[in-house]
Amino acid sequence: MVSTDMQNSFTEENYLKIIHSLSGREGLEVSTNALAESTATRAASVTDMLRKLAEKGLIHYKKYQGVRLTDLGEKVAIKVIRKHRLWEVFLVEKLGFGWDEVHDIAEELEHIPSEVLVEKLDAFLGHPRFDPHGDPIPDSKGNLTEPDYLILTDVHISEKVLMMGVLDHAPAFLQYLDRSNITLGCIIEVKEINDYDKSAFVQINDAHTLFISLEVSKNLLVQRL
Amino acid sequence: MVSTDMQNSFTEENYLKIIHSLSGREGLEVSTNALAESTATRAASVTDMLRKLAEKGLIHYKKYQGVRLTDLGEKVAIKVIRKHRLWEVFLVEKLGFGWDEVHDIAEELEHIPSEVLVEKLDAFLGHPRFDPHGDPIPDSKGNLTEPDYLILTDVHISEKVLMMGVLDHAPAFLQYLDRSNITLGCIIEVKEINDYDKSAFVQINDAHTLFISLEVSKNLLVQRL
DNA sequence: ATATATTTTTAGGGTAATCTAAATTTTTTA
DNA sequence: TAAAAAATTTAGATTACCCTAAAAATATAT
Repeated sequence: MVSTDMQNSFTEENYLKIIHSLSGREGLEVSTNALAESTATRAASVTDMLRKLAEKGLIHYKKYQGVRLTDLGEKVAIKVIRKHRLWEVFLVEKLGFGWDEVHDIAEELEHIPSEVLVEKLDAFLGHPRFDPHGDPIPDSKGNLTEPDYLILTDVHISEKVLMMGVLDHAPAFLQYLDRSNITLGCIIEVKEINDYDKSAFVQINDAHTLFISLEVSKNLLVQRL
Repeated sequence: MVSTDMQNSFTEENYLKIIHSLSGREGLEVSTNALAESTATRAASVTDMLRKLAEKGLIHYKKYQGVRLTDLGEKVAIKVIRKHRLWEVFLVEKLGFGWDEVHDIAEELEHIPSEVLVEKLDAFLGHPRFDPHGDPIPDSKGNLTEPDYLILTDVHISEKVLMMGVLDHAPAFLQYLDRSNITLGCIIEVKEINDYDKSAFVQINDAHTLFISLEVSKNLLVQRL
C-alpha cells in the first residue's frame, strides 16, 4: 500500500484539486495554460510546479504534453475535495452562511491537515452526501461518484425536473438564483424555449414563473422526476 | 481609527500570539531567545522577523532591548487567541475531541482569516466565555479579562476549591488529569500537604482521594468556593 | 573595573513559490 | 509543408522565512 500521508503544501494541494477538476471525469490531459489561468499564476510558474509534482509522483508529466493525476495524486485531490465540501456543509448548515458566501472560506479550511478532524466533522454533519451546491462529497475511502445530472439545456418543453446543483459557483450567479427562488430541490418545469437565443420560460415549484437566459440554463444541474 | 484589516501571515500571527503570551499581563519585554525557543527557530531568524513586525507597527522594538506589542499588535494577537479558543470549544463540544487533542488542530484553524466566520462560530457555540482548558475567550471587541484564579499551591489545608483551568496544556498532563478524574468544575479539597516536597493529598468531588505532586499543583488553576 | 560569558544582531546563504523575458517546441494556417 | 502563431519551457530574479557562523552588544563575575 502506497502511503498518502506525506506532507503536501497548500499550493501543491491546490494544483492537484484544480488538475482534478479540469481533467474531468475522463481524466483528460490538462494544459499548462489552463492551469495558469485557474491558479492565477503565469505559465512559467506552472511549469515549475509541475516538475515538482511529477517528482513527488503526484502527476504524470511529459514536457509539452500536459498533465494527468497519478493514482496517488487523485487520492490527495479527492481528500482535499472531501474536506472542501464537508466544510461548506458546515458553514451553511451549522453556521448559517449563504451558499454564495462559503467558497473562499472553505478554500482555506480544506487545507487543515488532520484526518481525524475530517472524520469527526463528517460524523457531526451526519455524513452528508452532497454539498450546498449539489456537488457529491467523496466518502472516507476516497470514492467519488459523480451523479449523472442533466444540464437544464437538455430538458425538453413541458418536462418537470428537480434542481440538483450548479456548475457555476460564482456568488453573483448564486445570488441571482436566490432572488429567483431557485433552490436545491425545487421543481423546474420548462414551459417555453425561445428558438433564437435559447432563453427559456420556466415555472418553479408549480408556482411562480420566470425567464432565464441560456447562460443560466447551462449552469443548472437537474434530474428527471 | 487605525485599520486592523491588513493581511498578516501565518508566521507573523504566531509571533504576535507568542509575544502576547510571554509578555504576560504586565506587558513585559520579551527577549529574542525566549521567542526563538517558543517559535522553535534560531535567534537570528527571530531578529529578522522582529524587524519586519516593527516595520509593520505591530511591536515596539529597539535592538538588544526586547519587544512589546503595540496596541495594534495586541489587537491582532487577541484576535488570533479568540479564534484559537473558539475553535477549541468547537472541537471539544461539537466534534467530541478530548481536551488533550485539540491544541495542534486549533493552531491551524486560528489562522483562517474571515471575521464573519469567527462571529458566526461564536454565536453557534453560544458565546462561550472559556475554552476547554479554562482559558478566557476574548470578546468580539477584543476585550480579554484574565480571571484571577489561584494556583492550587496557594490553597491551604482543608480548603475546598473549584477547578477552573490548567497552566500546562501538554497532552500528557491533561491525560493524567483525565485518569485522575480531575475535570474543569470539579471540587478539590486539600487534605494534607507534605512539608518536604509539597506534594499533596486531595479529595475530588467529596469522593475519591489521591496524591498529587507539586508539579501538578503548580499547573492547576482554581477558585475559592 | 575588566575579563568572561551570554545574548543579540549582522552577513551571507538556502528553499518554495512566484515573476518577466527569452528560447524552444508544438500547432495552425496558408 | 514551410512560415507564422500559440503554447510551453528555460534562465535569471524576487520575496518570505529560515539557517549557520561571525561580530557586536550587554550582562556577569571575579
